[in-house]
Amino acid sequence: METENGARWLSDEEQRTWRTHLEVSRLLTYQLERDLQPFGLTYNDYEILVNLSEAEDHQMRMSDLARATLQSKSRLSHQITRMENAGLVRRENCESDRRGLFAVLTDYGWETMKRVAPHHVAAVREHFIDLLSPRELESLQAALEPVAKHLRATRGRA
Amino acid sequence: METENGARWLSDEEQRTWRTHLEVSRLLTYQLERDLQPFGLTYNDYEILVNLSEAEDHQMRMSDLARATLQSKSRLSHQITRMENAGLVRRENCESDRRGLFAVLTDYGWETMKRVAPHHVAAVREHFIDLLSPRELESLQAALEPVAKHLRATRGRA
DNA sequence: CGGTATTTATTCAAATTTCAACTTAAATGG
DNA sequence: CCATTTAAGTTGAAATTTGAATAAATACCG
Repeated sequence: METENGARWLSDEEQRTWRTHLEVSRLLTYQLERDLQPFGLTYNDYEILVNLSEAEDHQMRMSDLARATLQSKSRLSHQITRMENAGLVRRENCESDRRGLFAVLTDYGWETMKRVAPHHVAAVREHFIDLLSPRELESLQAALEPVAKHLRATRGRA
Repeated sequence: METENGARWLSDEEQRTWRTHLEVSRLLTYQLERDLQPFGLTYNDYEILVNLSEAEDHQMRMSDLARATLQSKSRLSHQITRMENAGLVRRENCESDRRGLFAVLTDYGWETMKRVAPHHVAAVREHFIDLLSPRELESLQAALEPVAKHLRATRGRA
C-alpha cells in the first residue's frame, strides 16, 4: 500500500485510530472549556493557575511558564496581561536577572484555583478518566508516553 | 482521596496519563501544523481539503462541513472565504435549498490535496502511528472510542 | 575588558477566531 | 394559507493569536 511517491498510506485500522484520537482531543478540549465557563475561566487561564499553584511560592518566570504551557512568549505575555486585569495574577520583577519577570498568583487567584479545581477534576473524570478501566489507563500511558517523548524531542530541535 | 466538597482527585497514575494525553494532543497538532507549512496550508485548510476530497462530487454543504470539522458556522464561513481567495475551493448555490451553499473543491484544490496528502500521511506516521505497535494501536482505539462516543453525545445535548 | 551573540520579555500590526446581529429561505402548526 | 419558528449562512466588531521588530540585560569569546 504505497502512494505514488513511496509514502505508505494508513491502513483502515490505523486511520480509524488516528481519527478517533484526533476527535477525542478536540472534543475533550472543547468540553473542558465549556465546563470552566461558569467560573469565568478559559482553559488557558486554568492551565496558568495550575502551573502557578504547583510552583514554588506560587510564582514562575514568564519563560518557564510559556514553556510549561506550550505557548509562545508573545501569547503568554498577552494572556498574563488579561489575567492581571482580572486580578488572578500579578507581575513581579526578578532580582537575580533584571530582564526577567515572575508571574505570581494573587490571593484571589489562589482562592479561585481552590474553588474551581474540584469541578475541573470532576469534569476530567466524567469525560475521560472514569470512562477508562485501570487496564486501559495503563495501556494508554504506555502507548502515549513514547509519543510524547518523541514529540518533545522533535519540537526541541526545531 | 476526596476534596472538601466530595470530588475525587486523580491518583498519580491517573494524573500522569491525563497529562500525557494532553501533551500528546497539543504537541501533535503543533507538529502537524508545522509539517504543512512548507505547502502553505494550515491544518484547518488541510482538514477542509480532506473532507471535500472524500465527499461525493468533491462538495459539501457548509453546515455539514462545519459539523464534520467541529467548527462554528461563522468560523467556517471565514475559513472558506480565505480558501476561496487562495483558489482552493469555491462556493456554489444549492438548488434544492436556496438558503444553502456548497463548498466545492476546485481543480487546483484537488491537485493540492493529491500533492500534499502523502507528506501529511508520512508526518502522521512519523509522529504517531509508527511509534505504536499494532497491539498498542488496537488498545488505543479500544480505549478511546467509548470516550469519543461519550463526548459526541455530551456535545450534542448542549 | 569590549564587542557580539543570546536570552528575556514586550509591543505593534496582521491574521484568525469568537460572538452577536442579521438576512433569507424553509418548515411548522393553527 | 398566514404567522411564527427554525435553519442556513453571512457579516462586522471585538477578542485572541501570531509573528516580526524592538528593547534591555546577560552570556560568551577572543
